[in-house]
Amino acid sequence: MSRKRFDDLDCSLACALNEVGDWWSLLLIKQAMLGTRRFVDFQRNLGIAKNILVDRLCRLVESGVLARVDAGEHGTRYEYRLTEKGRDLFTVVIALRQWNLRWNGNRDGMRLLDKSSGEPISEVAVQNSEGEPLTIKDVLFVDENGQPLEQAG
Amino acid sequence: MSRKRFDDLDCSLACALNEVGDWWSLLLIKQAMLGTRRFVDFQRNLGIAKNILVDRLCRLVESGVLARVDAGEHGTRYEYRLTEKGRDLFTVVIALRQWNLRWNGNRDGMRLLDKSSGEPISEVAVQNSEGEPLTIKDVLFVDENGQPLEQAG
DNA sequence: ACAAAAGAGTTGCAATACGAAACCAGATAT
DNA sequence: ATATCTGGTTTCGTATTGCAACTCTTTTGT
Repeated sequence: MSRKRFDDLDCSLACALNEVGDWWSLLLIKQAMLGTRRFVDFQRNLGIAKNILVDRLCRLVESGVLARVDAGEHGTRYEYRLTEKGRDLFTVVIALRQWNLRWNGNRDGMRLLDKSSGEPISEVAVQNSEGEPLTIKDVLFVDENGQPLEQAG
Repeated sequence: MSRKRFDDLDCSLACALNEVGDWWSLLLIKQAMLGTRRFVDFQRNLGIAKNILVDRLCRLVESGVLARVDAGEHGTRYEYRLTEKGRDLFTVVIALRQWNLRWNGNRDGMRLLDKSSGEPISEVAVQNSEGEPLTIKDVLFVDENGQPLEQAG
């Protein structure tokens, strides 16, 4: 039976996962962020099967994360480029990456630097309006009326 | 053939996705962050099939994101609680959620407030050491020797 | 005390998704 | 003209998913 979809779950996280929550999508996006644009290069860099790659690229184009642009004059070369929506996943990709670095150590040797200062970027964190980091214990989940969310279970 | 695993990909993102990159894991974690602890409650709140739920909970316990603790004195009731590692996924969950809010609008009416000030939390972002937000264009990817990463394609 | 329900899983089955490799058509290179 | 590259599509066998039914132990209701 088909994978369960989350559109109807009325949950922002679920909707996000519907668009980029499968095994390959975020890797494709990260690869695109590193500069990969061509079908064959995605394939070579990630070792993904072609049929799956076609499917994922189409999905991501449909949801507006990637744009398929004609590259080359004869209509058989294309580039898949990140849109603004796709580039905006930067935070998510980096947050996941940093989480893995913290808990599982560094697998790739890659580091990220602030281009203008040359210094490492800082750790992504949830912050209050003053820029102080917040853990889950510091936040309150409320509904649209400002009522604290009581957990059904 | 089995789903392709990313352990060998030498990529932190890939490793992270190996642990929490499937359709259900992050939803389970978010639900746990909202306070759900019991098997039946995960099932009811998410509508996940029991066999899949068993599988996912086991995986997450194995990778140290959840801990299975005996609740009830007779050894047949359990609670699945976030570990420190699991709680540390807060940033990732919120980043994904905010991304979806920005691009697809608000589906649930939920809002997050700083418990101590009552104000909304700010948007998660990649920042430099001064706390200024960085987009992907502001950062440089370098290898362990500090050499800029040239993209193979 | 006894029956009924809940909690935490298992098991079996059908539908689907995935991965590998073969195949294909238009453009390019030799 | 022949071979190769690109961006796919097709086929086929395996893996994963979802659903429903079933278990076994503990709790709850009367």
